[in-house]
Order: sequence, then structure tokens, then C-alpha cells
Amino acid sequence: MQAREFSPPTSPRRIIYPPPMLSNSPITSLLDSLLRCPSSIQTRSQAQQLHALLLKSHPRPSPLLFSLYSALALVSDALLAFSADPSPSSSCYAEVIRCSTARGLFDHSLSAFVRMRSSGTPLGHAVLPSVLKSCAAIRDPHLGAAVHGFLIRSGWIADFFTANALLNMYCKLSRAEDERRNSPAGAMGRDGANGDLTSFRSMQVQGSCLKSVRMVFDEMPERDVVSWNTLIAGTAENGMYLEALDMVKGMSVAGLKPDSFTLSSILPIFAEHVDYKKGKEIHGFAKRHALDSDVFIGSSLIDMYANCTNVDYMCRVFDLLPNPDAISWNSTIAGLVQNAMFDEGLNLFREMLLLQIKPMPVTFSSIMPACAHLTRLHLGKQLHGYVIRGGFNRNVFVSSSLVDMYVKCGNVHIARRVFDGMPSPDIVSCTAMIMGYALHGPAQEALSLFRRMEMEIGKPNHVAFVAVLTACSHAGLVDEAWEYFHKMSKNYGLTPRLEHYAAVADLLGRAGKLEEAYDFISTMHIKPTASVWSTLLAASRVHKNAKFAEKVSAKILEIEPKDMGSHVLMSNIYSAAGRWKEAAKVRMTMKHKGMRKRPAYSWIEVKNELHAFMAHDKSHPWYDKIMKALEVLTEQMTREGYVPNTEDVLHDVEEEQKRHMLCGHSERLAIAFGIISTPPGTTIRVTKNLRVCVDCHTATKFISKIVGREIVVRDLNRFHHFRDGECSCKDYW
DNA sequence: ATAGGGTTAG
Repeated sequence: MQAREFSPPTSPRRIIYPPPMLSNSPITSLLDSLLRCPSSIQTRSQAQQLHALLLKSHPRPSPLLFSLYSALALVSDALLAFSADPSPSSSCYAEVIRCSTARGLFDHSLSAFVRMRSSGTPLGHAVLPSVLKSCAAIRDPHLGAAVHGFLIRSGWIADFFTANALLNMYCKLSRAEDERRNSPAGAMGRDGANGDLTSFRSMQVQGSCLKSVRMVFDEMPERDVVSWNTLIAGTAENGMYLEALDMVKGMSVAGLKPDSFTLSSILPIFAEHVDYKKGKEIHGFAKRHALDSDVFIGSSLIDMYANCTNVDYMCRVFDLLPNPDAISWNSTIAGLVQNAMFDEGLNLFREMLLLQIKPMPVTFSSIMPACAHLTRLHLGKQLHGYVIRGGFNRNVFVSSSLVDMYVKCGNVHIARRVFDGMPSPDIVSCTAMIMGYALHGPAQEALSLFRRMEMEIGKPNHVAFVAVLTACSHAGLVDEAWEYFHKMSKNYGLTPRLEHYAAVADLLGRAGKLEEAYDFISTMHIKPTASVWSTLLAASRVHKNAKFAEKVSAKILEIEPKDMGSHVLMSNIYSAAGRWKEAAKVRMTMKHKGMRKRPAYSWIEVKNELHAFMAHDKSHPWYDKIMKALEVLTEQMTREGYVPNTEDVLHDVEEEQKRHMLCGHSERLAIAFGIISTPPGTTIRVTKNLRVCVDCHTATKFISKIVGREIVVRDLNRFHHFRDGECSCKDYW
């Protein structure tokens, strides 16, 4: 086998090298023909026998041997043979560099290249694109620049494939540069979690690698579709959306038609900017050019429609994809879950498993939030088992979603165990854990984890501050909250957002500092929304200050005349004060404005199934048994000293009737069902879509003591752990 | 031989 000489277009340097030794024995041609037919060799030992024969008959390993080893995924054998060879031929080098890069062994690829250069072996074709890809993969800008210099000196830069690979390398390096600049705050979220950095970035000088991309592109004497697509993808990935779109135009002007690569790199732009109209236009373009059956475009379209909340279109794209792959399935599952269609997401996930499509780490991080939202602890545990068996728990996305799932399903200890098992926790997983402590009560744990995050993990972002402020708020830590609130702008350059103001206002309100909270909101640097004001409404109810509530309510209705929470809470406050006429008036207003109260419901997972209850809803098959159990329980509770607290009952009815109404509250039905359908001692976990009412809170404390069980109730705002007549919230919620 | 799609915390 003769090494094929391939001269670069202009070669300023001539390298003298010894000619390869040739052997024309019949055995060699037999071996070569065997090597050319890799399907005839299927085991490692066959490959090694062949290798041995080859060594005896042939002075140098054939490059085909390396291809064979690579095809059998035996790269270590290939590398061994390569290192044993005192002077590999040019094509052996090429083959080793190519296989190593293709198999992700970038260091091996690059060291082979270095050895090749120092031995003076001439470069075969197809070597440099692999070398450039390896430089990009190991994110080494210095090595990349050195290879760039070599390309210029040797003239290889004039080769299309090489120049395009160089472009791509600078795009990848530029993204690495960008990530380094933002670290250790972590990667940028699509929702603009690091908004301040985004605006900051547009002001500062772009990284040198992005400049190199432009430079290489501009200096290319000719550009093909790949050059344009690489430039466009790199520009879009670096967040320069308008420029990327302009380049698509530039490409057309240059006489090149956008293809499936072009479309799949610009579609994420419309997804991110929630530009449904433009995204749909691209969809139309894809259809007209028969590109809509491409899985890459399909997955991008699915993601774009999901982000634009058009679930119908998203499903249609998925259904019409002729050959959806695992990523198309993932995008659709993620799209459903992100649009709060949790059951549909879980069903599609099951369908995927039934069709034997192998789930990937992303599949789990996409589906886990569905378990978290639905409080499906048992299902989540099953998936956790799958994750462990598949070795997916090394993935930070998967582990973070697991931490969050256990937190939301009420098991903060297992969440912590998963968190502690993470080899390198990041801001997101830390925040999930801090939020877990915030929701469950142990504020000191939240604060100490936050301190650890600052020291060991990285710069906290907006979400992390929301979590720590929520922890302070739920525990009534006023001084600490102020400290963190000031710290975020002073130490980290983060401008407080609505949710941070809301957390502080909520805290001040809970602590009874109503006027201080009012002034705080009034002097915010951004215009307060109805939801910020309504934190004070809840506070004025807890502190029974109807006058203050009226003042706040007026503020809210100024902004949102149809704000549901404000109406309901005002009605509650009037009812509690016995001002039935005013309460009725609020309800009349709601009717006039065409508002309907969101129905309260609670649910519980028993034997891997969800059971949902609405107040006074008799549709559950066990309804009679549940009522019977509640009767017995109420009797015991009364004996223990339970006095119904009827102030949350909205209606102007007799006391006796009110008590009956309290008994029918959805969470009480769910708790009673949990007691009679699970073995004694089992923890009961109930989720409610609204806040727990005062009476149910008291009743649940009694029930936990009577039945000797821990009862975990997740409401709209936080968790309540009832045990032995006490609640973890210490009646402060 | 070079280019493309999906995920976690509020």
C-alpha cells in the first residue's frame, strides 16, 4: 500500500521523507482484501490475529487496520499499534487522527498530529479538519491559533474543508470564551436568568475568537454553503440574533440557498424570542422546500412552537415527522411538560419506552418536573431507579431535576442525599436545594447552603436570591433578608427584580410591619405589579387589618381591575370580620366582571395513582367511606379539644352549616382518603392548588396526633409537615 | 474529511 501523496494547493515547504517500504507478497494482498471487508471480521481476537499476520508480512501497519479497529470500536488497539510503529506512514497518521477524533479521543488525535509534524511526515488530505475539530473540542485557543498559523504558512488554508473546519473551530472557541466570561455563574438560561450579563455583553467588546471567525470568513476567496452555515450558527449561538438573520440574507445575495442546516440554526432564535409569526414563516419556507421532514428542523420547530405555547402545532409537527428520533421525542415531551401538560408528557414518555426508544439524560430532566408538579413521589422514585441503572445520575441536569422532584414531593432529606451525591453541584442544583429548605422550613440550612454556594460553587444569580429571600421570608428572618437584598446589588451587581421586592414585601408583611412594607413597595425603582401588592393583602388578613387591606386592594384594582386574588381575599377579610354585606358586594362585583373563583382541589398519590378531590365532591368511589372516617375523626378531635374556626368560610350561613362546610374541604377529603387507603404509619402527602385554610391547618394538626402519622401538605406557597399535633411552619404562613 | 436539533432551579 502506497501512501497517497496529496499536495496542498500551494506548498511553500517541501518535506523530504523516506518512501514507504512496499511488499507485494500474495499474503499482503489477501490481508488487504480482508481488511477492506470489515464486516467479515467481527471480534477483537479476529482483528488481533489479522494484526499479527500483518505485522509478520508487512513492515508497517496498513491504515486500513486502523479503520478496522475503529469500526470495531477498538481504538485502544489502534493506538497501541500506532505507538509501536516506529515510523507510521502518512495515511496511518491520517487514519489514527481521524479515528481518534471521531471517537472523541481528542488528546490522542492531537498528540498524533504533533508526532506527525515533528517526524516530518507529509500531511495527507482529511487530516486537518479532524485536527481542527479536536482543537475546538478541547477548547484550547492557543493550540487553535498555532494550527491557524500553520495553515497560513503551509497554504492549507486555501482548502475548502480545512478553512470551514477552522471557521467552526473559532465558533466553538468563541462560545467557550463566552462561557468562561460568565462563569462561575453557570450557563445562560434561555429565559434570560442572567439578563444583566446579556445587556452587559452587548456593550463590551466581542471576544477575540468571534473576531477570528469573521476574519477567516472574510478572507476566504470563495465560500460555500457550509462556510455560510457555520458562520450563521456561530453568530446565532453567540447571541447575536440580528446579525445572524442578516447573514441569511447575505447568503441569498451570494447566490446560495438556505438549507436544512441554515434553518435549524436560526429557528432557536425565534424560539428564544417567542416570535411565533416569524417561526411560522420559517416553517412555511421549510414546507415549500420539502425540508419539513428533516428531523433536525422538526425538533427545532417542535421546540419553537413549544416555547410559543402553541402545543397543538407542536404536536402536529411531531405527528407528521416521518422518522422522529430520540431528540424529537424529547423535545415534544419537554414541550408538553413546559406547557404544564404533565399527564400528556408522562403518557408520551411511556409511549416512548414502549416503542423501545432509549431514553437519554435529557429525557429524564425533561420529564422529572412533571413528577415534581404533580407530587408523584412514587413515580419519581421509579424514574430515579431507572436513572441510576442507566448511569444518568452523573448528569447535572438530571440530578438537579431529581433534587427538585424530591423537594416538591415533600422529601427534603432524600433531596439532600441526591444533592450530596453529586460530583460537582452547580448553581441550579444548589438553588433547587435552597428553595427546598425555604419551602419546607429549615431556614438556617438554606442560609448555610447559600454561603457554601458563594464560597465553593459560584456567583449566585437572580433565582438563587429568590430562593434565599424566600427562605428568610418563610422563617421571618427580617434582618437577614435585608442583608441579602442589599448584597445582591452591592456584591454581585444584580438589579433586584419584582420577585425580590415581592419576597421582601411579603416578609415585612408577615412580620406585621405593614406600613413599612407599603412604603417599600411604593418606593420601588420599578413599577409594582398587582402580584407584589397582593403579598400585602395576605399579610393584612393574617394580621386582621381590614382597613389596610382596603388600601392595598385599591392599589391592586388600579392595576388589575379583574385581579382574582384581591377579590377573593377581600371577600375573606370581610367575612372574617363578619361584614357579610360587604363580602357579598365583592362577590357580586366578581360576578359582574365575569370572574369565577378558581375551584379548590387537593390530590394524593396512592399506589401509583392520583386521586383528586374537590370540596363536597361526591364522585370518588370511596366517598361514603371517606365521610364516615371524617366523622369518626371529628369526634376524636373534638374530644381532644378541637374547636372549628369558621372565619375562612365565605358564606353568611349558620354556624352549624359552616362546620359542615369545613369538613368537606378538599384537603380534608384527601387526607381522610390517605388514612383509610394506606397502611398505618405511612406518611400522607397531600397537595392543594391554593393556600391551606386556617381551620384545615388546625384540624390536620389534631389528625396527625390522633392517627400517629406524619402528614405533609404542599399548598400554593410552601410545605406543612404535621407531626404529633405540631406543624413545621409553626403557624406562620 | 468540514456545518445543524433537545434538558434542570423562581
